[in-house]
Amino acid sequence: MAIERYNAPAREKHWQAEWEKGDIFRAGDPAQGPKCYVLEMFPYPSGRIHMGHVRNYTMGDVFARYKRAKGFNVLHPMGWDAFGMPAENAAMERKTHPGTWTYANIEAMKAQLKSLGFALDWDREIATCSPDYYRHQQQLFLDLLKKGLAYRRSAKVNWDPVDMTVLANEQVIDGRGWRSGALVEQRELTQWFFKITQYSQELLDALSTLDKWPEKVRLMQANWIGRSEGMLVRWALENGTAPAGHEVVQVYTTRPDTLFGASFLALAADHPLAKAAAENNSELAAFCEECRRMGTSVADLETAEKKGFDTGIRAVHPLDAAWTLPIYVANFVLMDYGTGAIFACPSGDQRDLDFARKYDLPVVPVILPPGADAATFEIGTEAYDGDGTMMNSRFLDGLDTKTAFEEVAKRLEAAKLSGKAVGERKVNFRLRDWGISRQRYWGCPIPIIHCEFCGVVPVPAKDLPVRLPDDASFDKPGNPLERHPTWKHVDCPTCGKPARRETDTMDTFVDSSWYYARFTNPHSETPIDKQALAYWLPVDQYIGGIEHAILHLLYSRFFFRAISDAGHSGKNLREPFAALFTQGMVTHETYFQRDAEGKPIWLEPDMVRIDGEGAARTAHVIDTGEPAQIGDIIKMSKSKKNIVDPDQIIQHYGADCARWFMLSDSPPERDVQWTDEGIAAAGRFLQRVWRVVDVVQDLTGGPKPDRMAESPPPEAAELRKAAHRALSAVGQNIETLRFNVAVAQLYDLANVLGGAVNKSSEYAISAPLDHYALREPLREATELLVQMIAPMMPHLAEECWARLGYNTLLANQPWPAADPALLVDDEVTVAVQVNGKRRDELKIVRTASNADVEAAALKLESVIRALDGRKPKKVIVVPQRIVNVVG
RNA sequence: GCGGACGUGGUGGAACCGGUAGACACACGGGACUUAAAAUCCCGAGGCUUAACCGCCGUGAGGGUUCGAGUCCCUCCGUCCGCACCA
Repeated sequence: MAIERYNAPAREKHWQAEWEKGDIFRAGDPAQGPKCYVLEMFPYPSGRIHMGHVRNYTMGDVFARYKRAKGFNVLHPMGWDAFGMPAENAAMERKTHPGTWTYANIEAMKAQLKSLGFALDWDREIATCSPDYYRHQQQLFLDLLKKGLAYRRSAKVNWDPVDMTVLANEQVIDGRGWRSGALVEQRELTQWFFKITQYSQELLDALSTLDKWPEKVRLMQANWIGRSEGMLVRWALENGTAPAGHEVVQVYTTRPDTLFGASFLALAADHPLAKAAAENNSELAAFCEECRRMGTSVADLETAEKKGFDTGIRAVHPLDAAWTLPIYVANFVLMDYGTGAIFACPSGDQRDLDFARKYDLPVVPVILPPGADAATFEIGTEAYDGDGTMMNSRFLDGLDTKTAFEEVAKRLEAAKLSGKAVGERKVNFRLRDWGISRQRYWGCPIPIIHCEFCGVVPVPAKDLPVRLPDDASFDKPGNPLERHPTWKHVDCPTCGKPARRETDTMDTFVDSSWYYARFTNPHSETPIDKQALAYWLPVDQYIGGIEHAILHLLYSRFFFRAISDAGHSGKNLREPFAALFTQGMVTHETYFQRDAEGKPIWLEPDMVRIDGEGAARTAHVIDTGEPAQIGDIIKMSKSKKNIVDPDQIIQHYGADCARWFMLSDSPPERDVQWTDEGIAAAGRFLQRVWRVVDVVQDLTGGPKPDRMAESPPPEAAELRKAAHRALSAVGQNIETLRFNVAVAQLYDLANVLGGAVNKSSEYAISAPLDHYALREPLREATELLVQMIAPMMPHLAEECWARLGYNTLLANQPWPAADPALLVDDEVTVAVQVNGKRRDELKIVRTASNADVEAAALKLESVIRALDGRKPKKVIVVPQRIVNVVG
């Protein structure tokens, strides 16, 4: 009988409609048993999904479908990270409203996601740009404000004078705005901040509890938080050298043990003492100005030469009143870290050393590295910042670094300078408060009113949400909210006098810092439904890209704590994501030609024909026949044109095929390379499963035979074992997100099954009784295979399930249980080594004693030959694994 | 510069806790079916040597621990990623 090819695109629509009809992916009520919250990082609605989305959401979907089959009440929601710059850019370019553009994109992408057959609870869909969402965010902001976790202060920002907007650091390229190309300025603006630093220690400490997070992410966060233990040291300024009113300068140091190696102090250009000194010194003022301008370009910073300017002020050494040191303003000292002032020990710090050499300042070695000779040790061009033995340090000489630290700390804590201790121990963090103000339209309005008389007034809860005006104009750069004719004018809620609205909107990372909590009940009238949250949180498996390792994930960890402390959680829970998985990217080979100037012109994969293999591969442009170059295999990106459109793949091969390929071959945390061969192989497998199911149905669907074989053929037992082993292994591998291994095991089972099907067809003619004896195992293995592929290729699995005669949805079937009796063999194969080298293998009953195994091994001809007449000295037997004869 | 990860056939990768390296897939070669092709099915395959068996070599390089190392330790090389004047 001729079998029709499985028509994936047509049947997939059918099954999607069936699932929808049954509403089967709606998350159950909290009463319904053990829960499992599966979440993938929600997408920005750019307009079309890309292969990265397909991979990310397929992984989550497999996990969610599997957990559902295992009996969990699964929450698997989807939403849209819908605020942000691209919508405003689109508005500028296409003269559409950001909202119109965004919602059209959402509709298009939603249709794409549906065409992939994801088991999502669409009833919980969230778009962060919807007033239904952002009004709650405004409420949360006000609650944080009340708690003192949100505040306003003046801060330096990257300002693009052409676009008239603040730029994030990553939007400043070589000191210029990424869009306008204008030289970016540092501007002092009053900005809103969240007090993430209040949680520095907790965020750091709690990392150790996140044992289901990748070590890499935890390490990156720990480095980002950047805890250091040191001292604040107060230095007296020498009389007559300092500007009036300045008597002390405070520095932060992690190495008070090196105080006797100090040769100068250095201030940031923005340090108050530097500013004061610059008032009467125009050269110094000019130098400070130069330092300020430098701040923006990352590339400049890397290569910038260490520069300084002597203020003429001198500081008194805290351990020797007779010793004074010069104070410089230096371009490498940051106002944002520590106190904006340092003492420099050139022998122990490379920057200080470079600086000292340039300005001819003393370099005194104070730490002798282990093994070095004190008589000859000197500092050349490299500072020594390791531990060792103190030298040239008076009362510290001979102590080790740590003891010296303690000794100095003790003395400085006891010493007094104008009534206060000279030194105090201080833990410092690199993490800074989170600036959330953005001078943009398409974001969540900050619900604040500025009143000339009452100051900063929160918008009363009853007036929320503060809605974005629909009639803003996007024809000019700058903040549309700021120049809107009426929106910002509002009466003060306290005194009723004319006042103005805050025109800044929130950073979009605020939106994504709590969406996972909102998903637990997105229809709640309060920002968070405490009961729903208590049941569903934490997220049991969170999946997303490594690029969010710090920002999004750290902000979320902070924000969840902050809103919990503001009374929104009601559950003793600090971490929102119990398990995190970071998936790799989808890559593709690139192709290009060079233009007259040698710049690459990228070519779409479809435009190129590849011939040959290995190093001899060549590429040609199909239309013109011109030769082209084969470039690197890199992340799919529009600019390199190495993209493959999921829609086209779905139309051609079907969603299941795309899903299967995205799970195959590469470990999920690593990059996967898209190849035409790979997707074709997935397509072949899909058809093969369909054919096998079809044949098995024909072979086994008929009436029961009246006679069976007395002893079934060997294929029967082998097939049963293979099926149950796969069942056990595939379940575990899905559980641990090792999808590529699960896929390989399913291929394996399909191979065994295919062999058995062929045998059965043969027996049907030559040995009918054997044919009948294979019927039950064939059917069992086939059904198990179909059930196991269901999380990965859910449409095909439904189709097969129906073909096998069932009229129920496979998506509603429980995950089958493996028969433990079939997971162990009666007979095992044991490798036989002689002197650690494999020489043979031995089939023996599983329960054989070590002595039996040893005896059997020593009888093997291969062993006797390898021993070459020597007597075995020792025999090591690892039961059921290996026997090693040492001789 | 600092921190981290990784290095296995022609390719992607597998190998539980130190116990048969190369599962599975791609690419390749051979065969069956076909007038032919596609599709499908079967078979082969790490390298060297061999007619074949045998044998030798083999997880980036070198050394070590062990009866036994892809796996553990040390040194080096290479690739990738993160952070980067953090005092």
